Amino acid sequence: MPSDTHQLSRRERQIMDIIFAAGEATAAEVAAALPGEPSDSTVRTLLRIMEEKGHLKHREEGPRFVYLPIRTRAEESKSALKRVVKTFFEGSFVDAVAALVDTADGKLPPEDLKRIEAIIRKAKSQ
Amino acid sequence: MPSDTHQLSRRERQIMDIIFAAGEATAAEVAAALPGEPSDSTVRTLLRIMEEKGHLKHREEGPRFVYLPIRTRAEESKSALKRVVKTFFEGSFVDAVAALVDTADGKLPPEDLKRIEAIIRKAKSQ
DNA sequence: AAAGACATGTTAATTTTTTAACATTCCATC
DNA sequence: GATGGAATGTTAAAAAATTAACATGTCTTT
Repeated sequence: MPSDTHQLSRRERQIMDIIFAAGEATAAEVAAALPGEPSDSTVRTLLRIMEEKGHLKHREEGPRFVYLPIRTRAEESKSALKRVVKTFFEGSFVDAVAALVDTADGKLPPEDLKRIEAIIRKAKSQ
Repeated sequence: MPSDTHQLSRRERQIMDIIFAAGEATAAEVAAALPGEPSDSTVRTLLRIMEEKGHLKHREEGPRFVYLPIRTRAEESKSALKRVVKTFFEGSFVDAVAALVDTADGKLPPEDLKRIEAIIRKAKSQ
């Protein structure tokens, strides 16, 4: 558990979520997405601190910074899923999948269900 | 998004995770599970505050308090999964399931795979 | 019923997080 | 190249989270 999201402060977590969901984001975009309407200045300070801490990096795009996560979305999603499985499903992947399907609430297109079946078949053959 | 886990402070989140994973827990158990070895006193203070805030409740078991979540595991797991799907998979349940299977890393027993197939079949028939 | 072990309740200090004012720098355009 | 707009950097105050000492209460056992 190297750099678990659970070490982050509340704001930091919110910001990481926004940036992961968007892929990358400017300070203004992050500020717009955060609850409580913090000022731009506030958000930029947070972003700079988070960069220092090694959670984010940025590239310059014209006059502004575009922030992106250090860890990849794939890595992060994996550890997020692991946490959910461990915390809420007693480590049972199956139960987690069932809940996931249930969450979709009958709104999973047949196409998607087929894809899941294919994924399972592939897993079986290993 | 009524009472999302992302409103919690870091310690509060860690504590909620511990209690959800265990179902319920005493102050001593929570203290033992928390990183950084906080004192019992510290943990009990946090638990009391979290109860005031409406995250936890407790029952008395002989001489000690046993804390449990206000929201059910089912509710909480659902919203946790939703967050993961939204944040890391652009809302795609299928991709999340695929990642989940992938996370298990070939260690899903055939039995489990069958159960997942059954879940999918059931979803299809709706 | 006294003593010890083990809880909880109260309170306050410390640390961290969160906030934003203010200064500065960088572009684009006139 | 001067001006205005929009970005970043610096700094410090305010709020919140975190910590734990100390006091108090309650069983259990002698």
